[in-house]
Amino acid sequence: MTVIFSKKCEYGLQGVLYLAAHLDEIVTSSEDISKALGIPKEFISKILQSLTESGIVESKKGKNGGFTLAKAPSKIRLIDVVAAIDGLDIFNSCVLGFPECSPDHPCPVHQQWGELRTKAYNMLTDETIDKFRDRTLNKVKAL
Amino acid sequence: MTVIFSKKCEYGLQGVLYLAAHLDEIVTSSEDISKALGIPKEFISKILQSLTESGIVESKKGKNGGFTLAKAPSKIRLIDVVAAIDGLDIFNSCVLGFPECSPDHPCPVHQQWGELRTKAYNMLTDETIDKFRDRTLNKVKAL
DNA sequence: GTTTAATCAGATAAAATAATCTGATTATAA
DNA sequence: TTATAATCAGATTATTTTATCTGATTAAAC
Repeated sequence: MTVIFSKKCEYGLQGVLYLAAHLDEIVTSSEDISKALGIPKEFISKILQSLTESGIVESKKGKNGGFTLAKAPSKIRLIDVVAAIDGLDIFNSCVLGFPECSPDHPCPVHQQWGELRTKAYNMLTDETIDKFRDRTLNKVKAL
Repeated sequence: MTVIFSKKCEYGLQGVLYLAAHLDEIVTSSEDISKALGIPKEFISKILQSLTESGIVESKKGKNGGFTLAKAPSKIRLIDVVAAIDGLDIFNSCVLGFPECSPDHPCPVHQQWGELRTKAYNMLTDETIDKFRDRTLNKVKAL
């Protein structure tokens, strides 16, 4: 049971945060990430591969290969990862599942949910992931 | 793609809101609900059956049978339906999927998400479904 | 060059969720 | 009492999501 993101997206976010907190290494192998975060190796590898296509992550093949960020962490926001994996539909869909939920045809909780949705969006958009470095390191250490 | 609730839960919420808005009829058949909301008949039927066990909905068998609310709509909150179908895990789980996310071991967005989560919970808890009658009727009319 | 250790790519498997089907039961109404 | 129309219950199917496997490719290190 996930909260709002798919497992893929959760793992993707964790992985990218992990990479951002380990930029001192040239690349990080999927095995290392897998062990540190408790995510199946092939799965996190596959997810990071797809983020490579999105231009968020970069991979280096061959021995001592692995993943790293494709751009400065100050250029990456959590919403970029969400957009690349789950897409942004959840920010345009009705929380009760009604079709065509809009100000013209609002669902019973349209107004209240709209405010929450905006705040959630802002939370994922406001800060870039370089700001999360310390908090990520602390969390990963405790896993 | 759902926002935060499962399809089952979305349909359950829609169904219960629909019943609350049609209390004038003795019972409402799953066929009527299915047509009004565009939900497969057997599926909404099955979901309302499970809500019967939870004590939120009541069913009447046989010809002219159907479903109605098991108690006054002023005694039913949206959160009751969510709790019965999806459970309340999403209000205790880490939005990034980290295990044991807590004030002691917070994930990078623990604080910000915590506030949103509380507001979402309150939104589902504050009002009882009798308050949604007009808004539901308006929405259903437009479907 | 050869070996080794990694990603890559695509197929496959497993699990969870969503949806449908079927037969039994129930209760109304003629 | 019989026909009808509905729910009920459980099995089955379909779809989506999550996870794993396998073989090919790549590049470093010896």
